Amino acid sequence: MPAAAFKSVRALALFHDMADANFDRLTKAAYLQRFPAHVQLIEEGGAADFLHVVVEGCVELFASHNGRDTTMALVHPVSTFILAATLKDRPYLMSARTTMPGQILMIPSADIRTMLEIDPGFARAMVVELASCYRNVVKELKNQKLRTSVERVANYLIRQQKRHPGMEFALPVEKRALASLLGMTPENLSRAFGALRSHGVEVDGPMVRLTDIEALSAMARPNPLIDDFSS
Amino acid sequence: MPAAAFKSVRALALFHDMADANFDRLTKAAYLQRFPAHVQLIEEGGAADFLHVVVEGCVELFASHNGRDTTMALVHPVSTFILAATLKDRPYLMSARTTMPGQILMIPSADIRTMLEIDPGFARAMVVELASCYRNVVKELKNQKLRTSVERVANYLIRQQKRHPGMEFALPVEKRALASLLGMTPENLSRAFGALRSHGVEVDGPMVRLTDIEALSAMARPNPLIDDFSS
DNA sequence: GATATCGCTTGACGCAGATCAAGGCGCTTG
DNA sequence: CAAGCGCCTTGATCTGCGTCAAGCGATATC
Repeated sequence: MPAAAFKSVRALALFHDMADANFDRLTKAAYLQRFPAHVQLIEEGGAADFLHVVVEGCVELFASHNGRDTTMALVHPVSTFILAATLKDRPYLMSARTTMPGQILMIPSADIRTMLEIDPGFARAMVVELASCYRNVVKELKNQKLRTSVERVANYLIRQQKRHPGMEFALPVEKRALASLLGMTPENLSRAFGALRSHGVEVDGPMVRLTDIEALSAMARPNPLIDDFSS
Repeated sequence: MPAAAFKSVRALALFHDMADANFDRLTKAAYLQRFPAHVQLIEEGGAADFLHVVVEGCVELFASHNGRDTTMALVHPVSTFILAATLKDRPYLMSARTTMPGQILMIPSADIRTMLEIDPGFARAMVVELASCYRNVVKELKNQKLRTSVERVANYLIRQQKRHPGMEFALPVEKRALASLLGMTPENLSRAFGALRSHGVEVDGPMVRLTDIEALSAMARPNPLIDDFSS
C-alpha cells in the first residue's frame, strides 16, 4: 500500500489506538483498489466479507425494495462503511456504489473480527465508532420523520456550508442522488431550490451560494440534535 | 437489587461476558426504580448520566422538533436503551417515557465507561450490541423510506405475529403511539386497519387476528433486510 | 346512574409531494 | 458539426396522507 494511503487510514480514529504490529498485520491482508465512477462495490443481502474504507472519491450507500430504491448515505474520504455487518458477520443491509473514480481499501472481515479479540484499543475505538454511526442514523431518521422535504433541503445546505470555508460550494454528488438521500424526487428537489431562492439560495448547476444565512436558518430551524454530525 | 432482576440483567448478552467482580461493582452503583405509566424518564438534549435497562414494563423512545414529535422505538424487557449517548458522553438524541408501570435499572454512565476500559469482554459485547442497534435503525430508516404507510402497518403486524405463538395477539402499546412509530397519524392507522380487513386482518380494540397470513404477506412483501430484527 | 373524559373511528377536505410529460442544456460520439 | 443521450428543470395532474370536525364506546368521577 502506498505510504500516503497507509498514513491516512492509520490516522482514522478507528485505527489510531491500535498496536503498530496489529495495524501492519491488518493492512498486509488488505487490498487497495482503484475504481471508476458508478461501479457497484457491494450488494445488499450479500456476505460481509470485507470492511471497506473510502480512501479517495465518494461512495453512495443505497437500499432497494419492491422496485423502489433510496440513497441511505454518502461516504467521503477517509472513512469506513458497513462496519456493523462486518462485525456481526451478517448480510449487508445496504448496497454501495462509487459516484466518482476513487480508491477503496478492503480489509477482510475475518481479520477485523480477530483484531477485535486481541487488541483492546481497537475494541474501544470500535465502540466509539459504532456509537457515532448509530447516532448519525438516528439523526437521519429524525430528519426524515420530523421535517418536510423543503426543510431537509434547507438544513442540508446549511450543513454543507459549514464544512466549506468560502462563500460558495459545490454539491458533492448528482442532484438525483441528493434528492434520494433527502427522501424526495429529483423534480421536487428542483422545486425546493426554486422555493429557497427567496431565502437567499442561489443554485447554478452544481454550485450553491447562500447569500442570506440568517433568513435561511430562520426557515430551516437547524437543530444540533439532528444536524450536528459530530456530536 | 432483587435476585430476579439481578439475574435477568446479568443474562443480557451485553453483560454476559463480564467478569463477576465487575458486574457486581456495576450493579452496586446502580439504582433499580419502579415507575408508574406515562412518566418521562429522560429528555432529549439532556446529559447522558445513566445507562437505562428496562427490567419490566415498556419504554417509548421519542423525539421532538418544531412542535412535531414522533415515536422512534419501543423498548421491551429486558434491554438497554440510549447506550450510544452514554458511551460517547454526549446529549441524548431521544426522550424516553414509560407506557405502563414498570421497573428501570439505571447505571451511572461513568461506571459504564470505566468498565469499558478495564473489562475487554464487556468491550467486545458492547461492540456487538451497538452493531445490532445500528443495524436496527438502518432497517427502520429503510422501512420509512421504501414503504407506504399501509405496507408498514402490514409488515408490523406480521412481525408481531411471529413473536407470539397463538392465533391472536395484543398490540403492545396504544394505537396512537403505534401510529407515530409507523410514521403516520392515528386516523390513518385506523384507515389502514380498515384497508387490511380484506387481507385477513381483524382488529378489535387492542386485539389483532391474522386469518390469512398468505394474503397479508402477498401485499406486505416482508423482507428480512428490513423486518428481521434479529439479524 | 348521569356526566365527563379519553382513545379511537369515520367522513370531508386540503396540501405536500409523487407522477407524467415535455423541453432545455451540456456532454459525448461518430 | 450534427446527432444522441443523460441530467436537470418546469408545468400539469394525481394521490396519499395530514388536518379538521364530529361522533362513538369504554372507563372514570361524582
